[in-house]
Amino acid sequence: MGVQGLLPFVSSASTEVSLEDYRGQTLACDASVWLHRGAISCARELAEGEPAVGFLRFPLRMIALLKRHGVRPLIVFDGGAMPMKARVDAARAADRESAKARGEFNKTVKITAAMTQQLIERLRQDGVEFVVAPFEADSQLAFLVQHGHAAAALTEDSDLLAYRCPSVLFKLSESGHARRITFAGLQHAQDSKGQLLFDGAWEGEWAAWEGGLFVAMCIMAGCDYLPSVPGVGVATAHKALRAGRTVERALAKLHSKRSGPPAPVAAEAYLLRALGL
DNA sequence: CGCTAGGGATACTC
DNA sequence: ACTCGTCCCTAGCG
Repeated sequence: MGVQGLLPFVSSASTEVSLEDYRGQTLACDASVWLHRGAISCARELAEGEPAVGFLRFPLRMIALLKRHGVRPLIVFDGGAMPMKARVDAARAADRESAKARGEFNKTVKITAAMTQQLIERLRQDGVEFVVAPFEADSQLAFLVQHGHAAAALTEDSDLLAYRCPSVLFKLSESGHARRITFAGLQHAQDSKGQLLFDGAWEGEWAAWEGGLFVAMCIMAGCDYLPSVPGVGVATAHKALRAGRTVERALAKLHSKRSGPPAPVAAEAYLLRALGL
């Protein structure tokens, strides 16, 4: 899920925070992760089509955790499926089928609209606010924070950074602590040698990353919408973009060093289009 | 030596 | 008929 390896790559820009820091404020919460983890507790029942409500326990406990710290939860649900992700969705469905055949029910877990409806009913009863995103929750979460409807997004999905969400909370623990990464804070992210990743190599470098290079790095490293370039991860994409300073030159650099199967040129066309270039 | 990608173990109850 | 896993470790690549 998300961009593989992105969070470790920028982990130096993360800080430990407590839910207490958000007392009296709103957090936009990604419901899908909570539902997925909750569904593990009744994976077999769900796989066999038996009635089950155990999957509600985990998300409700997380909401209670937020309330205990005086935080106002705004739960965000996924909406419609993205046509561009049809290929990935089909592959995941096939994986679930084979897992079911092997009896590995934990890997067959899929959150259905009916399950989402059950949680929504509980939220209505409990007076917990929620919204259903038009498509994926990711971009809706980023929107809510960007427009001041929430102080931060609470999720496990690194895509929130690709969507330039101003403030994201990852890895919330039962103790109420989490790792926070702000988009502006990425300016100070550094590698293992203490060198800045997105600033200082040339005049106005951070503005370039902020303006589009960071999103390009995420896409080049592999996303759910496009076939990825084999052998290119976050680090390689970062190096190419920093050396080339533009998406076009970075892609050219990757080409010159590549060997093996031909590069998916269609992916590059989509990339440039997605970036408005 | 850094990096990518894949395999294995693992998730959930309060 | 219905919606996304992730961490750790390492082989094997450049």
